[in-house]
Amino acid sequence: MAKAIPSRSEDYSLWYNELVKKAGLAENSPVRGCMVIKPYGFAIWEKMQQTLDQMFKDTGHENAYFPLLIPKSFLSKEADHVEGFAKECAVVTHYRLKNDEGGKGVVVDPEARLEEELIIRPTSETVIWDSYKNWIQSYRDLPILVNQWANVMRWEMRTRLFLRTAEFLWQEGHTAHATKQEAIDETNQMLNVYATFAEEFMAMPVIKGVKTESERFAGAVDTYCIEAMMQDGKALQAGTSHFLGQNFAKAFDVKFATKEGKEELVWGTSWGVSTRLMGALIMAHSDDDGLVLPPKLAPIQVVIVPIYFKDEQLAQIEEVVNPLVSELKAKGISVKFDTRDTHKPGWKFAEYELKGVPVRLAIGPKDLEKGTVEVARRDTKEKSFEKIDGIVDHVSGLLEEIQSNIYNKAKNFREENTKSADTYDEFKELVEHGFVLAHWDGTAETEEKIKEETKATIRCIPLDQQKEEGKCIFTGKPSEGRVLFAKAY
RNA sequence: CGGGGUAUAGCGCAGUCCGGUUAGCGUACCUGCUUUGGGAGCAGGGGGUCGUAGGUUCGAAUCCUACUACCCCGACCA
Repeated sequence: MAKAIPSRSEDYSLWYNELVKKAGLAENSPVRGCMVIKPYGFAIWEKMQQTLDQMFKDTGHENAYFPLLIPKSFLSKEADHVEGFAKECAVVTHYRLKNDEGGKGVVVDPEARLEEELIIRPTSETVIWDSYKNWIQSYRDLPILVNQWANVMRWEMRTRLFLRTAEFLWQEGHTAHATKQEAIDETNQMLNVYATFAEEFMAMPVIKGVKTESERFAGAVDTYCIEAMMQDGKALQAGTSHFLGQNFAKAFDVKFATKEGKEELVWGTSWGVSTRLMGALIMAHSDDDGLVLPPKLAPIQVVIVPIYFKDEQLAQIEEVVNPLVSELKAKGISVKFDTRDTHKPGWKFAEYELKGVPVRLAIGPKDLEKGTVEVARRDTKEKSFEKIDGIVDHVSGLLEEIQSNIYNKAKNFREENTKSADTYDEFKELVEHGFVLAHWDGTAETEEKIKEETKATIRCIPLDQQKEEGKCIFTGKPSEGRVLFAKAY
C-alpha cells in the first residue's frame, strides 16, 4: 500500500502539513499566510460551530455582528491593547483602484487616500466597546452578553495551516457587567464551556489555568486558558477567556447609573476559540494513516463500502444497505454509502482512513450469504464481523466507545508525558518531551530566562494547583506551588 | 526581518555541475478490455510560457543578475 503521508516519527511537522492537505481539509492560498478551507475541513469546523453556538445560547448569549474595519484611532485608546496588536495589523489606506497608464492592470489611485486609515480587525474589543458606550446607560441595560462569529487578521511572520494563519475564523464573546464578581463569574463560566467542549466533543483533555503576566491578553486583567498536549508533547492553547476589569470601559468611557443613582464603570470580559481548534483536533488524535476524528465532530460517522463483482450483486447489496442507511439516519448517525464504481474497495478503505471516518462497514456477497457485515473502527483499526440484524445498535454503541477511547488515549498520553521537575537540569531534560510541573519564583525575568534557554514557556498556573512549599528551579527563591511549563505551538 | 534550502505536467521527482535531438519518470487524468474482500493489470492517449523579469549566447530548464513564493532554523505570535 502506498503511503499517503509521512510518518509522525520521521517528521512530525511534515506529517501535519501533508495530512491537512491530503485529507482535504485546507490548502494554501495565493496570499501568503491565508488558507483555503476545503469542504471537508469546513464541515468539521461547522460541527464545532454548531455545538459551541448552542452552548453559548444555553448560557444566555446572543449573536451579533460588528464590522471588519476599525478606525485606526480606536486601537490606541487602550494602552496595553495597542501595544499588543499594533505590530500585526493590516491597514486599509485607499478606497479605489484605477487602470494603470502603462496598461499593466490596475494600480492604487493616489487620489483615493482615506482621511482616517482603517485597520482590519485583529480582534474586536475596541469597535465593540465603542458601541457598548451607546448601548449602556443604566444598570437595567446590563449585562450585555454578545458573541460574534467572524474572521480576523493578524499579520504573522510564520504561518501554518490552521495553527497560525494571517486570517482565521473564530468566535469572540464580549460581555459587559455591572459588577466585578459577575464579570469574573462570566470569565470562569466560559472557560468551563470551552473545557467541556474540548473534552466531550473534541475528545481532547485540557488543563485549565491562568496565564502569567507576560502571556496575558493585551488589555486584560486576567487571562484564563485551556491547554492541550499534542502528540509530540508540545502544548497548544485551545481557548482563552479574559477578565478585562474596567480597562475597556475606561478607554471608551462606558459608564452606567447604579440603582442608587451613582455613576460607575462597566466590567468586561471577552473569550474566543478559533479555527486553531482544527489543528488541535488533528494533532491530538491522528496517526500515520491519516485523520482520526471523534465521532461527535466527524462529518461522516459511518461509511458503507459495497464489495461486488457484478451489477446484480450491487443491486442485492443495495437492498440490504438502503434500509440500513435509513435506520442509521433515523438514529441521528451521519452515514455515507459509497457506491462509486470508479474506485475499488481497497482504495476506498485507505481514503476513508485518511479522512478519519470513525466506523466503516463493508458488505460483500459472502456477507449477504451469512447475514453479516464487516465492521472496522478507525481508532484501533480493529475489524470484526457482526450480524446485520442489530447492526444499528452495534454501530451506535461503537461510536460512543470510540469517542471515549480516543479521549482516554489522549489523556493517558498526557499523563505519561507530564512530569514534575525539582532541579533545573531535570527540567531541561523533561521539557523536551512534554509538560513539566515545576516551582517558579513568580517573576517575569525568570520566566523570560527559562524561555531563552529552553524554548519552554509557562503555559499556565493550573486552577487546580496544590499549595506546596518549594524553591524556584531557576533562582532557588521560594515558591508556593508548581506551574505548568511546556514548549508551545 | 536574519541564516539555509527549494521552485520543471494536478501531485511527487530526475535532468542543471559540464548550455546543443521533439524536456523525461512515477502517480493522477482520458479511452478500451480484463478486474473488484486493503490504494488492480495491460494497451493506447491528452496534458509543460521549466516560479517571474531581465541579461550572456548562434542556441538557456541548464550560465549571470534582480525579484517573488514556499519549506526548515531563529526573532514575533493564538
